[in-house]
Amino acid sequence: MDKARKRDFKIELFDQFARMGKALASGRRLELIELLAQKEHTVEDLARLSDMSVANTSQHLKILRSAQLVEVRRLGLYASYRLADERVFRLWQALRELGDSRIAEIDRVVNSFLTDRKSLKAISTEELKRRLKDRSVVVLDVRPPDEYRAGHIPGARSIPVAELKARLKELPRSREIVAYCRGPYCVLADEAVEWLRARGRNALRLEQGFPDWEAQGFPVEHVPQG
Amino acid sequence: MDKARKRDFKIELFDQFARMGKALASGRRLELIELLAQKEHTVEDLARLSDMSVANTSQHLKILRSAQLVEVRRLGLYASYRLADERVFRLWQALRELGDSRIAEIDRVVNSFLTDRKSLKAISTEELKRRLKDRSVVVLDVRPPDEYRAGHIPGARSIPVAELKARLKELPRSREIVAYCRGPYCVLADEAVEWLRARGRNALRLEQGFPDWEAQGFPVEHVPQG
DNA sequence: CAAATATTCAAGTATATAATTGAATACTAG
DNA sequence: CTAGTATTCAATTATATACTTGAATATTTG
Repeated sequence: MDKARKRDFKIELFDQFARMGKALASGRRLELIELLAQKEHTVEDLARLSDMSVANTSQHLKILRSAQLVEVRRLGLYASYRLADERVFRLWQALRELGDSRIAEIDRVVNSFLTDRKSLKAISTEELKRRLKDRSVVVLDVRPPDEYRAGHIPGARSIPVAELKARLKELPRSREIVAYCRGPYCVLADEAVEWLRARGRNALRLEQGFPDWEAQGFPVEHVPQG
Repeated sequence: MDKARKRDFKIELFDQFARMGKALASGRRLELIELLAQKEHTVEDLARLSDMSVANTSQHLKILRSAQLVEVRRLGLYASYRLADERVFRLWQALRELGDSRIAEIDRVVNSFLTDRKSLKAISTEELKRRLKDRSVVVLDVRPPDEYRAGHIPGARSIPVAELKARLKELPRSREIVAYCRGPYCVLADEAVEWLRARGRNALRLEQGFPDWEAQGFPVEHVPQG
């Protein structure tokens, strides 16, 4: 193979991989991946959850689809999107963890918005798995109920933050509460923990989210559809 | 935290991660990452190896640096770039492997340029590691000598493709030859294997490249500088 | 079949990016 | 200090992308 042909090959090949890179090159699309890591969603749902217009959401999904990162299937009137492969979440996880440890700006953004985060204790998925065995903790899933139904940590109770006030009595005073959410930057668990601690409960945060638990191969519980 | 503030947080946060995604959104930059996974290189070297102008190479490196994927240090007259973290290679590896298994276009490009690839036997890094023990194979590193010196599979011999003809006698007729290169799409190993097979040698290709071997935690040998 | 609704497409505007060229900067060696 | 060299910057052009708006398409339900 001559030099010019080698260069053409290289360019065509790396440009193909760059198509996937381009799909990761928008904050809006990364957010969609994070949402789809919880469960499959319709375009409408994704638009609502990501605060984007439906048309814009649809276009981002088209780009993710053309990069083969998500798949679509028709469910009646709706188009339902999901991650094409569990490795797509792992790719996002690798990006997230690299950024988390290396990009100072990320730390700055997190601390400027979640000012009390440093004072909230957090435990890892491994630690939680150990403590599930001796039943010393109550696990609290604060995501929307549909995401809980699609998969959650075994034994976790589903109480979205908005309902926490009304359903506080469901949580035993005697046990420590571990709240979790979509991922390490999901605000919902922070809010729940702060609120519970303000009421004298012993609450802490799971460092990562449900998809990280699942990707680690830890057991997952589902609510049968109905 | 009110809704508008939550949205601002989300947008700022995901946009930060997208900066890394943007760094992966160019075939030229992915190629630079692949080259830097072999060893650190100067801007000049990278420009030559990637067939780009020095100015253009420098600009791509600037983007990679601002995404914290590479680091630069001054070595006398030269600026020497290297991957900022071993996880950067793992990120590229995750992208590469996902694309390899999911994007049909990649298969098409590889097959249209490397028409005989399918007929060339290839073995995995694990398989090679096993076979190194019983000394049944000769390992051939066909990358440029500086990349070999910076790190190679233990016991491998360094013979760049261009020198293969002159140095054929260095390779024992009695043993199987496994040639490797920068990565699964590096053409050099294919060329060496084809050339050797045409001369009756029992040669095959290592499926992945040296950085994959290294990332797997397998032993690596270095040539002391001098 | 028609109305209703979810989704996608197409056009337009503003912004961002890639690569080229030539000038400016930073460092070394004499 | 000066000449020489590697690298980076700045300005430019061509191309690509994000988001909005309004129209078009596809599917279900009555």
